[in-house]
Amino acid sequence: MSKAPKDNRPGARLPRGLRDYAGDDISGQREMLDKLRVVFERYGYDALETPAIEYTDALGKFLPDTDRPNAGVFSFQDEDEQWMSLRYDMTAPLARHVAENFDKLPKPYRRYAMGPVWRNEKPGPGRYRQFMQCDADTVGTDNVAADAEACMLMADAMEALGIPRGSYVVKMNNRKVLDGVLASIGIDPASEADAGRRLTVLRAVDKLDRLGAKGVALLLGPGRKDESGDFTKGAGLEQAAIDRVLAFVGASASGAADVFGVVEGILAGNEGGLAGVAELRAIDALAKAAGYGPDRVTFDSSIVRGLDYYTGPVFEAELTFEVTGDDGKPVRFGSVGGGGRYDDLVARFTGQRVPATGFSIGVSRLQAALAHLGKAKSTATPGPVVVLVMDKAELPLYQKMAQTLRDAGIRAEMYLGTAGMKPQMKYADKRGAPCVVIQGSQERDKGEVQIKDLIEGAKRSAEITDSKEWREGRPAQVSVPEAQMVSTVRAILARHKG
RNA sequence: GCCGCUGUAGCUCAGUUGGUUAGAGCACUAGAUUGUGGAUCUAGGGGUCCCCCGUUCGAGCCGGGGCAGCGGUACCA
Repeated sequence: MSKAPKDNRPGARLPRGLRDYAGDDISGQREMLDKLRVVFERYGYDALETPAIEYTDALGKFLPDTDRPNAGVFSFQDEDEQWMSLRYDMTAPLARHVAENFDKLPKPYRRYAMGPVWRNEKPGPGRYRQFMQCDADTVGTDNVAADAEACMLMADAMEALGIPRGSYVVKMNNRKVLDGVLASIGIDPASEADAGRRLTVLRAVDKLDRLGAKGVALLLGPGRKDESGDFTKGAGLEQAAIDRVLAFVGASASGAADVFGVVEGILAGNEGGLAGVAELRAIDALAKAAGYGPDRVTFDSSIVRGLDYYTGPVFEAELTFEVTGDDGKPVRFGSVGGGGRYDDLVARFTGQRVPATGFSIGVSRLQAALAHLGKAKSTATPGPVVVLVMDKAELPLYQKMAQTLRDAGIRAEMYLGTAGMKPQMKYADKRGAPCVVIQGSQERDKGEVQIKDLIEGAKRSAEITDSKEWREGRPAQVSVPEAQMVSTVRAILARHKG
């Protein structure tokens, strides 16, 4: 909807891909973050907050061979012409923080971070240009126990959010294994010349869940045409090479008893690849020893992750349940978090190799999934008790009533507008007020207040069709002495709780 | 970025082969009801028919070009 602003007034519109948060969105997210925080801290991770803005070169996001920042990040120039960018993830700022404070930090250094990140990409359904991310990383060790712990922590995080065991699974793989497979079909992972093809193959494999084996085979070979008629160029592999890649990718789904053994067979003696399998075996053993069976943490040879910088184990948390969407079609939420080992990020700053591993949870996506699971119980803050202003000359009295309720720990406010009684009732209704306090001169003379239960009243309204009866019958309304205002309101609140 | 679809009231949408003053439902405001949120009835406000150019006596409708939105795809740190 592009409305040209009248005259020269600015259009009151949100930039595309961004959104305002209110009510349920906020309370739901706050609750999720609180639960995640508890799990992270229980594992021993320390909180770290870094600014939203970093120097673009610290994020490592300059376009190759130019002095312009990469597309995909929101960037601007400072007065001194230095490029700055909004962070697009939590990992790059972590690498900067570690490099900058290397001597002070305990090694291994373990921290979690939560906050918004920004990506300058085309927004889609459920995809925004600002979203909440939640990361936990361990920096300064190449011990696979850190990778195992990341997987276990992800599983615990899912359960802490109320996702039952069996409705999610953490899948792991290893870049070293993938590279071993690539080497066996003539793509050298270390070679500059093969880098493009390597990425194309990895990205093709990453799409297995969406496109299926046939689609991936096309992408590995000549290329693929999508529904809209758009053509995607393939990796141009030969049939034998495609079969080999697919054999590996399908290994864990084949149901073989010893999947690791099958993969070792495919790797045909490739040393790096076999080392990768050994790491996966170790992670598997650690997870099992801690009680995390394959229903929670499992090897999946089709997991790739689109990222270039991963150097070892990679993992992905997936929701396995299906839900019926508004349009009646089944909706799969799929990946809600992922991560892996990245051993070269800090070296960009210090030259010193600092191994690290960690993962990231997409909070917004999980929140949508939880809503469908019915777990996002509507915990929106209930509306305030509204004290109606019946007599403008008596504002101090009404203000005092609101304050009395507040002192009793009840969310309350005096109506601050200037309209009459009917609009005040409408206002209270719109605010979701559980009840209103009414005191006109008649009640005041008797030292009483009227308290109207709006929730109960709404129920009664279904049975009342006569307007006069509705207005004059004063349903769900009681008159009590002023001294009983607090206890009466409390009783109404208690009645509607839960 | 590429491909496709769609742009009419705040929202969802009608709108005849091109023909007076562009409609409906919902929402909003007011009244019926001087101190009672709902329901009902009545009335009312609200439009650059996305923009520009063209064809025509005449364009919401036809043609061209833009822009925006949606969907797919690519990218996704």
